[in-house]
Amino acid sequence: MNLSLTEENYLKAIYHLSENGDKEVSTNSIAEELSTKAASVSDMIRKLSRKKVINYEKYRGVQISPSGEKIALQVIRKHRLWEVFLVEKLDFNWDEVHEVAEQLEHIKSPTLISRLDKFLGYPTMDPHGDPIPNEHGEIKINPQLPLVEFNAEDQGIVVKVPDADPSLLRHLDKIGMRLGSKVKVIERVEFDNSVLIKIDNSNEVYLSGEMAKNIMLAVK
Amino acid sequence: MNLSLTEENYLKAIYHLSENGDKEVSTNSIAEELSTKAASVSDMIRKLSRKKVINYEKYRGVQISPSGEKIALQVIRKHRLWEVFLVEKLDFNWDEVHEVAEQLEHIKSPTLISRLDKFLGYPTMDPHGDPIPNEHGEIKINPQLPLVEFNAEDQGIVVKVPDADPSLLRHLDKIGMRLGSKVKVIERVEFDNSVLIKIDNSNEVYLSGEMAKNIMLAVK
DNA sequence: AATTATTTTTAGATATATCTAAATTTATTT
DNA sequence: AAATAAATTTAGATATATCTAAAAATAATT
Repeated sequence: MNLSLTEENYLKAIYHLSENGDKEVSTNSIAEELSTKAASVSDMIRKLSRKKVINYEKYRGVQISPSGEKIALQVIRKHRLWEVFLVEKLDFNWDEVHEVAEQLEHIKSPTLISRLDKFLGYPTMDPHGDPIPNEHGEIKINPQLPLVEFNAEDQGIVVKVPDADPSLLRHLDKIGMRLGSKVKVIERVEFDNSVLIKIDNSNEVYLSGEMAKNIMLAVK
Repeated sequence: MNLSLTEENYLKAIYHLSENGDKEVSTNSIAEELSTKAASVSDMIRKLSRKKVINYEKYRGVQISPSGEKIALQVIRKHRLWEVFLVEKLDFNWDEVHEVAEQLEHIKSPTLISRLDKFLGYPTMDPHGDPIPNEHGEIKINPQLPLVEFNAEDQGIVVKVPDADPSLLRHLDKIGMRLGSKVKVIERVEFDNSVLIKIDNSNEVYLSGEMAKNIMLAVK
């Protein structure tokens, strides 16, 4: 099935909206997600329904179909693999990749993505800690743990930091840790639960147990 | 100036057509280059003319403008950098890259290309031997001669093969000829302009005049 | 120079994706 | 249950990019 860029974006939006919460997705919520108007959504979902990638009854909302979900997952797979590429190979920051990946995810090539996947070492997680679907569209959700529970040699990607505490955020910024940073534990200090970590394969820093308690990381 | 994918492709076509031969480009030649109809070209060149990226007088053909040339060269730069990436990093064969690069060249990002350039080590030539324009759109051209014009004993290095013809590229790959290959003419057959050549000091192969016409070599 | 052929342009259609405004259906209040 | 509010759909327009067929301009030939 060859969908247009726009159709792919609608499917992706519908997939994301049905992911968290109900399976039935409303016209308005799609419109909001895509920054467009409900009338445009009405037109498009009629079209997607004809193509059998969603199930749709007038005034009754939309549900993604198995074939639609498969397509959505492939687009998401491409998006996240490109994000890994941009961060790992081209030194993009975590917060700069989204817009570019939004474009790259629509590149159509039977071989490009499998080779990119191989080139990147078959990553299972994107720079935001989100799981990367495999070529069959299967997702393995990566568990999230606070840094304080890590042992030596464990590594993960920073996915969550309490945003209510400026002094913590300032410190993390100073030591070069941000969302998306790859963190590897070098050493655990039993006495006070502090940890020696390596951030993004470069600088080594000590963090107190109190800080380590507040930093969530996604692990494989 | 933000041009659509289609507008960029028109500019690129006009640039390529004015590159080899006259500066004035005809409506029909553009239509042929883009596998579209003259009527569509007429519409589009009026639009490009309004945007000042080409100079155009009704019934008098088209000339690319300085700002248009700048845009075309940036698209070409992106195309060729992506080709280098596909071949060098993702192990694509040089006959597989064109179609994908045609898509990748339209990705819009202020930083993506400069970082890709750096990642690739600032290459000056794509996998077909075509020069890669620098960020200012400057090109350094290599002196080139088609194989068909070689005489016995002449030798050179393969620097360019048309990247739009997979069947030719596949054949050359099969006989072990690639960019950088050293080619020496053993014998010229006057009858049909075919040549017996020695590739990289090892295998001897006959090539038709038609093929020899399309293979450019650098000579000392 | 007049005729014919070729090239180019215009006129009018089609398909995609979008919008506003109006109509319709469903949901919520009173 | 009727009235009101909210959500959704339809009708009709607009913009892009394309096409065929016809008209107009230019080029080539007699």
